[in-house]
Amino acid sequence: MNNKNKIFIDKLRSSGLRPTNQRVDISRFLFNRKKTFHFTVEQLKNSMNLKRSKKISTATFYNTVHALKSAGYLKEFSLENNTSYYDTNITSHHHFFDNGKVIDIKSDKITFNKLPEAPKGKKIKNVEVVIRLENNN
Amino acid sequence: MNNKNKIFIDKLRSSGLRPTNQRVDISRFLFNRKKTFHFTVEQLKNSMNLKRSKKISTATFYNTVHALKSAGYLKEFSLENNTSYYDTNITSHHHFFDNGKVIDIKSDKITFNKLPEAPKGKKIKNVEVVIRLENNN
DNA sequence: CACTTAGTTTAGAATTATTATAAAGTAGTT
DNA sequence: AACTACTTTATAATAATTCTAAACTAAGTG
Repeated sequence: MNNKNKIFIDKLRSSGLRPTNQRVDISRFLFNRKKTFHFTVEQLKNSMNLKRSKKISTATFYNTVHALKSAGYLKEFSLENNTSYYDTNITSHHHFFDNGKVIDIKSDKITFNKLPEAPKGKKIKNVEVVIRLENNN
Repeated sequence: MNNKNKIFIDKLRSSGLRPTNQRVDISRFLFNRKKTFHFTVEQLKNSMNLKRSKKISTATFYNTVHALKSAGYLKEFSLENNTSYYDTNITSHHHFFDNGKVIDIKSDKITFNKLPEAPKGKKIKNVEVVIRLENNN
């Protein structure tokens, strides 16, 4: 079972974090899934703590998520509600936004004909497309 | 001068707002310019109130900006710092993000080869591209 | 033009997301 | 087993935004 957790522990260690129980639980919760996971820290905290007798503190959620994000294991993005969202899919990809709901779009589903040059002295770090949806009436 | 303010007053009226002095001043400040203006409510408040003896309250800035945005005279967008930014350029366009700085990209500078279909029951409202920049080293 | 009313402004309180703090606890080395 | 640096936690602090209620004003009415 230590073996089973190795992958989650490794992510923590390479993010500069000691693999404490709380952190390993968070890492497992985030990365032990087949499908991409989109979440806010508040949502993560609620869904994990709901099932636990010993709750993990808010600060630990924030710290852990930040470190994982800085190490590149999570991707941050923002909607128009002043809350940070995180995505376990760190490969370059795009999003549908539908009333606060987020759906991944695989990178190869969007290709460009024309892209602008970066201003002098700068280079392009990444290109992200957001497709906003509305209901068919 | 009432005539001169007509355009700013009309934007307020068609946003469902009575053209009070405060609101007309805000509307003029926002729209009486040649170039696109990007701002947060806090920035708007500071730059306008700096020059005034009679300050406009925070709530009035928020109310006015919201109404103008809902009426479609302002466009809202978010960076990764949990603050709402607004853009007086409401035409479909894209952005460079460079360390918190925002630069407009004209719509025709980006064209697509391929775009995904909207999920069933949905249609595409708009497509926005963000190109993140970093320094050349 | 005075009157009335619904909409507005404002200061300040409340809320939400997030970050900081400092005391008590624990991982990992010696 | 002991030590030390890193963690956890509850709580306070901060920042952006929204709410509230009392004082104020635009604009329609007679």
